[in-house]
Amino acid sequence: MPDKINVLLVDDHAVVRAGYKAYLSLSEHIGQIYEAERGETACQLYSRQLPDVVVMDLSMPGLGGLESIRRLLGRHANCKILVFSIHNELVYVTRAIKAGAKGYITKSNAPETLITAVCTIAEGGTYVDPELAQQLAISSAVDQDETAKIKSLSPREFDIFCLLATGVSTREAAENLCLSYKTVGNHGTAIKEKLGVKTLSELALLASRHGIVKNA
Amino acid sequence: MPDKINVLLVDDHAVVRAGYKAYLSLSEHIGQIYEAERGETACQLYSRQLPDVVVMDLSMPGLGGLESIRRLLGRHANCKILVFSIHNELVYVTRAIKAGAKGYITKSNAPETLITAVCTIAEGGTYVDPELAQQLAISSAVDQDETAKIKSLSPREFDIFCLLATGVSTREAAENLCLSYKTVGNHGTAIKEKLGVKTLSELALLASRHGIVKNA
DNA sequence: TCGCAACCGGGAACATTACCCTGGCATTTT
DNA sequence: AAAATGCCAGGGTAATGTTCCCGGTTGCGA
Repeated sequence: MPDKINVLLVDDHAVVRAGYKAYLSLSEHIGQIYEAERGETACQLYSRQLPDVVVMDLSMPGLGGLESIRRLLGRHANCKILVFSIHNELVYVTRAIKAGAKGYITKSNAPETLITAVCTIAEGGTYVDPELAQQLAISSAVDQDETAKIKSLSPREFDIFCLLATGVSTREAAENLCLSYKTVGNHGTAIKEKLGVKTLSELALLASRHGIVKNA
Repeated sequence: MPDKINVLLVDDHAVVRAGYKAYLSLSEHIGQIYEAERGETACQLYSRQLPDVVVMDLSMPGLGGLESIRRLLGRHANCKILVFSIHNELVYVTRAIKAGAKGYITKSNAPETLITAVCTIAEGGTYVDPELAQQLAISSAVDQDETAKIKSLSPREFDIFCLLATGVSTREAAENLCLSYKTVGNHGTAIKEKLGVKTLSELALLASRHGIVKNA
C-alpha cells in the first residue's frame, strides 16, 4: 500500500469534482487527485496514472456509471472502485457490487465517510454504507433486479401490468379486459408486491423506465 | 458591498456541503461559510449570521428548496439567493426565479461559474446559466399544451405535483410536507384537473415525460 | 389421481379520493 | 375603505379503490 493514496474522481459535473477535490486535498492520506468527466476518459486516465482508488458517480451520460465500472474492470481487473452516488436504492447497490465495485456510499453520509471509504478500499478492503448493507442483508431474498422481477410476473399479470402502467384506473382496465374490477385489483396488488412498489404511480414509472409504456 | 463575501450553503447532503465549502474556501473573495441542511435551519442561521449570499440546492426533504426560498424571502426580503441545482429543466428555473431567487446555475457548469455567480449576486446583480437563459427566451414562444398547463399550476400546487409525481402516496406526500392528507388530496384533485389527467399514474408519467422526475 | 399454480371474483374492512364548503390571508379592484 | 379574487389549509361525507381472506375453476406435470 502506498504512503499516500492517489485518487481518480469520475463525475460528469465539473463543480462537483472541484468540490470533492478540494475536500479530499485537506486529508493527509490523499495524494494525487485526477479527474475524469466520463467513463471513456476515466479508462484512459486510469491506464496512464494507475491511481489507487477510483471514486465514481453513477449517473453519467454516455456509458453510465455501471457500464464504466465493467469496462474499467475489463481492462484492469484489480482496479479498486468506490461508487459514490446520490441513490440510496438497493437496486443500484446490488448492480454496482455485481459489476465489481469495491464499495458503495451515498452522498447522505458524513463527509469523513468518504475519506474512510477511500482508505479502506485502498488497503484492499471493501466498504458499503452500513445502513444499505443492512437493508441488503434483510432483502437478500429479493435481490433480483427489476427486470428479473418483471419476468417473474405470470402471463396474465404481465398483461394487466402493461395496462395499469399506462395510467388507466383499475376500473377502466377491468372493462378493457372484461373482468371484475376486483380481479384486476387483486392482480394489481400481487403485481405491486412482486415488483416491490407501493403505488400504481410507481408501477407506471417503473414500466416507463423499462420501455413497457412509451413515454417519449 | 463587503470586502469578503459570506456565504450560507443549504444542502441536505453533508458531503456535498463539505465539498463546496472546501472549494469555495480556495477563493480569495469568499469569507465565512455557513452551512444548513434544510430550509428551517437555513432560516434561523440566516437571521443570526446575515450572510451576503445563500447558495441553495433545490431537492431537499421537509420544505423543498422552492418553499425554503419563499420562507426565507418572507422574513428577509432583500436576501440574495443563488439556486445551485442538478436540474436543467426550464420549469425549475422559472419557478425558482418566480419564487425570488437572484440566480440559477446547474452543477453542469464549470466550477468557476459558482464563484462568478456568487460574486455577481453579492454585488446586487443576477446570474442565470446562459444556456438556460437562452432556452428560456426561445421556449417562451413555443410553450405549448402540457408545458403551459404545468405553468398554470400555483406555486404550492407545483411543489405537490413534483412530490406526487415520484410515485409516493398522497399520505406520504402529506407527511413529507407536514400537511393534512386532505389538503394534499384536494390539491391533487385540482392538479389532475388542471393537467387534464384522471389518475396519479398518468400524472407521474406526464411528469416523467417533462423530466420533472428523473426516471432514466 | 393428486398437487400445484394460474386465474376469476365475492365479502368485509380499510384507505384513498371526489366534492363541497368554511376560513384565513394577501392582492387587486372599485 | 370595502369588495372581490385567488391561493392555501383542512373538515365532513359519500363514492371509489384497495387489501385481505376466501372458495371455485381450469390445466398441467408427477
